[in-house]
Amino acid sequence: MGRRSDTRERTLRTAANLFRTQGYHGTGLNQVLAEGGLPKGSLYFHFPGGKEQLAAEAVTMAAGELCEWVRATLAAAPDPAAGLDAVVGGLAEHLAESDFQRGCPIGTVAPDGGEVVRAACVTAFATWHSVTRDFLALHGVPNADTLATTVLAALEGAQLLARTTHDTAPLYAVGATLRTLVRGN
Amino acid sequence: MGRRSDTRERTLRTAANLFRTQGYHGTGLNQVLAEGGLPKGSLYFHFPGGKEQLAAEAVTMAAGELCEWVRATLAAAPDPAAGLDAVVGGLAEHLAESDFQRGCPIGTVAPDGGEVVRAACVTAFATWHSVTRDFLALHGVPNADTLATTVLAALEGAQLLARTTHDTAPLYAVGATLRTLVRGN
DNA sequence: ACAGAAATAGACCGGTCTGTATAGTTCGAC
DNA sequence: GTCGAACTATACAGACCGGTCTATTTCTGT
Repeated sequence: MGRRSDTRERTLRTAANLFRTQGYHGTGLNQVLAEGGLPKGSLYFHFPGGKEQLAAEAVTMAAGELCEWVRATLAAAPDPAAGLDAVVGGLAEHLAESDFQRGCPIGTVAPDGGEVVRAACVTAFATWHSVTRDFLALHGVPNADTLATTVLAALEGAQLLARTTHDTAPLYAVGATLRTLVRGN
Repeated sequence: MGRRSDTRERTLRTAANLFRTQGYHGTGLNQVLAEGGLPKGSLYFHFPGGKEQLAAEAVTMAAGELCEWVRATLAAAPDPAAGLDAVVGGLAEHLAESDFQRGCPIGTVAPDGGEVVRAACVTAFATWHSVTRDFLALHGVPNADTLATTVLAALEGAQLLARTTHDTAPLYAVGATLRTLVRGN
């Protein structure tokens, strides 16, 4: 019964990497297969739902890892401001390392793609939101829910700005502002 | 010397509308022509740079109108909080009216597209940023530059979230947070 | 060893993509 | 009226798209 190859997972990883840099419509299936040296014949065996299913699963996987990293990063911080700073720093570093190519695995794919992909993105955003909200609430920050939404939006927008301008400054600007917000003044 | 038809402008308008809902790669040239009942023979006459030039000019045009609306909306507000509220409300309304299809004309196209499009988006974001910064500075809000960047990022991200979840709540959450930020506490 | 499921190979389909080439039409200037 | 520029029509190229198909190989359970 067990799987006998890791093709499915490798396909998912390759697809996730391409989707987050080129978006849904900008990434071709042939490119995914070529990039990962993947067998063409087995794409629709592993993903009978086609491109849509592949993208949705790729988003879910990548978003899961992202949320886990955010959770761990926040948990390791002594206070809310430090936590947000660490997240901002990590995102900025990751963006700069890839020469501003690899955007947010959720936000890059969400606007394109059909209903299946959109549903996956909604779930992913919800997870990220609850992670942030719980962290803020744990530290007694008021309006944790609304604030978490703002944090999410600001980070998503900052990544978009940074990627567009090829500059991490927007990320750090947002980080500075969020820090003051969370100090509860 | 003068133009003898309005084809060029109509092409631009149609393209702008489609790009902001479907993104760069999600919109085909044939679709633009069909949607606007535009003459197929003259596309590369008016836009010898092809799709890239068309998208860049469409972004520039749409962003110009957006910035002008933002400037007017902010200028009509008695204080910073009211100004941001009005902008948020307008964006939310517009998004809901189009059934969450029409996103930000800049942010929707920025991630895809080549260098020409990216350059147009950078300029557009810069204009929007300076409009916001000047407004905040005029009202004596401290850290106007950094804050304007955050406002931009938060609005861009909120539009992405709203479009993804089919719900204007993220926009209003961001609005509520920004309002407290700008009260200068 | 053998049966059968899991997985892969790779050709192939119709359609659409951006972009080009060329011929034709419409219009203003003189 | 004529000429040339502005504009449009149409056909087509070459590549690539997502997706389907059948044949074949690879592995597992018995």
